[in-house]
Amino acid sequence: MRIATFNINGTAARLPRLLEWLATTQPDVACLQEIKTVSENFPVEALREAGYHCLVHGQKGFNGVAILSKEPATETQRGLPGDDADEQSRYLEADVGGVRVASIYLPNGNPQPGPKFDYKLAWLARLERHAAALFATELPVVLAGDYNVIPTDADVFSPAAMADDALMQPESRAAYRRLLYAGWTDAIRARTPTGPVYTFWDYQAGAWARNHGLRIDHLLLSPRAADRITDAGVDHKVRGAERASDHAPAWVDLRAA
DNA sequence: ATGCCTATGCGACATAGA
Repeated sequence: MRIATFNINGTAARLPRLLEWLATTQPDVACLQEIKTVSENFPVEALREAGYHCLVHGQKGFNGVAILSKEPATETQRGLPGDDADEQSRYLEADVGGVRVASIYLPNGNPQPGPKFDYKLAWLARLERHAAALFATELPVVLAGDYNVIPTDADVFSPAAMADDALMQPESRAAYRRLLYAGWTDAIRARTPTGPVYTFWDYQAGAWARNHGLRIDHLLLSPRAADRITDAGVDHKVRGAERASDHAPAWVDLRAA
């Protein structure tokens, strides 16, 4: 069973690339971020023809997450608990194939310091609380998405160039690290413990051509899911296509339960 | 020091991204 996460950076602009990637790699579940459209305008018909069911938590213009799946999925949570005033569409969760899967689009947090960074840290705190509740269920759980956190200096082309960025502030990293300490497994690092495994390359300054990348898209697995990892990786080639997203898909393969 | 690109929207620039 392959579970993937892909920040597509706009549905209207990216649908051809999304369909190509699905046809080529055939993930069983695809968690999408930055769909940048209201749910009503999400191309469920084109995706149905491609073999996928859709759960969509959209928003006009920005943000927005979705879960595509070959088998029908049962929604378990829409929006991250912990702040009823939070209107941003950044969290969607469902049961599919016996696994609890979340599609996460964590706030970027720039510029920092400031209100956007405060929102990011508050969102991370809410995620920690919700993750703890999921962990306690002892279900196989995969928290997949764009975390907008560079976990360590090994996950960025130049720590110095990004030193003041919200993605690698100590507070952002500490929150991510607490998830690992709590027992969640970073699937990419479980398979590739050292060296760069980037998932994002900026559109600017020739970042892709220079391999100036970041690792910010992650799959965090509960013990019951982590026990089943057979492989994990990044579909780098997707980033090199015409009119590509600035993110590449990341994925984990789980053996049958 | 700044912007480099890209996507979206009641578009003709502003905002957001990371």
